[in-house]
Amino acid sequence: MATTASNHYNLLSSGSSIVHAEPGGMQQAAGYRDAQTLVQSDYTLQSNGHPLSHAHQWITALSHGDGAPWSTSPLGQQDIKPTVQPSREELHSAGSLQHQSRAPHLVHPSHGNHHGAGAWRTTTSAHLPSMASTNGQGLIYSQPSFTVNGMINPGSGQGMHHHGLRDAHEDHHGDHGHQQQSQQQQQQHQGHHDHSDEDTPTSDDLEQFAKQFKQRRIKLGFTQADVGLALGTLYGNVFSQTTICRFEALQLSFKNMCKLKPLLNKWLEEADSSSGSPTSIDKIAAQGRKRKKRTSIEVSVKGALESHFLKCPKPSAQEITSLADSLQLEKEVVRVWFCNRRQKEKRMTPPGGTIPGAEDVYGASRDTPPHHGVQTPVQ
DNA sequence: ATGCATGAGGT
DNA sequence: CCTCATGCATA
Repeated sequence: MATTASNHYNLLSSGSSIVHAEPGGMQQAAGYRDAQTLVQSDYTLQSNGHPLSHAHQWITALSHGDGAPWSTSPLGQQDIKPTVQPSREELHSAGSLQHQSRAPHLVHPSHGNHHGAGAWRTTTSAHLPSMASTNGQGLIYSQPSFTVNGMINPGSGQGMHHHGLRDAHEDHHGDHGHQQQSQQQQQQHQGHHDHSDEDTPTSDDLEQFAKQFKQRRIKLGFTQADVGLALGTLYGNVFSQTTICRFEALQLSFKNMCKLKPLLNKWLEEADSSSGSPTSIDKIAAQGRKRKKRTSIEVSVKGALESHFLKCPKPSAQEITSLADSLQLEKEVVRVWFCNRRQKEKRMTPPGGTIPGAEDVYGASRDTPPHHGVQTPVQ
């Protein structure tokens, strides 16, 4: 049985042991505020309105018949941040909302049916498995040494250069629905650009960028969490370690990747030009939101869910109910599980060796680190 | 690094 | 209720 047999949302049990001290003292568990004090949910601090509506993204099918073979990762370190940044509170109200680059809006999946198409980069991009040598493009400025601790703020904190956003496509809803080539099209109509940002990047671009980003980030001594915070102070959009991590691992949807790339790219410029992080931390205040304790689903139960998922990725409410009943789980848990499962299918990162340097067929021994052209401490 | 969760927005 | 973007809490 899971740890949470009952579906009670813990209201004030925040004082438990959920807070684990972080080496850098960064992510702290947000104390749950009393519901009585502020009943309102100020949770939506960083509202990011998605302008897009029916921009269906690249379809993806991948009905693998297995569990989740791709999720295996050999590394599992905690992030140790070398930087002990002082917390400067700066009230930078991110009142200005920035546009968000729209997705390439590619193909529209043929309604619920099986998309037989394929992964995101299918054929066209035949990149060589040059994993070790990264890519010839962006050089890595190797910073010999930098005091990560006493970060100095070169004054470029937040008043520095800030270019406007270039991309401003229109969401064209309405005329979608006949495209079928999916992202392959975007790769074709380019052919004359090699800048990092601007335009909708190709899947390959994203892949390369993500890789490079990670490398440089590490070389600069920043953790994923650092970057997330920096983006917040720099542009008003805070992101968590999770998101940065997923970006690097290409575990976001294509559209999402496109949206984040420009931001991260800017951060890179900043970071590498000043090699110091003036980033002031500013976490969104503790959101008084009782979050349901994470339900741990037993492996056996997961297996059952997997099976059902293979049979029917989108069970009806009724089915979910009965399934939940038979598995002795809350209906909501099951529903969410399916939602998350579907999302997983849509993410980039082809399961298995499609990505360069990951042609792993190590049947059982996956202890061969497929990457690290530069011995990455992999935070 | 990832599993489960929340919420906005769209049907 | 779904999809999608995101993140807390955890393994």
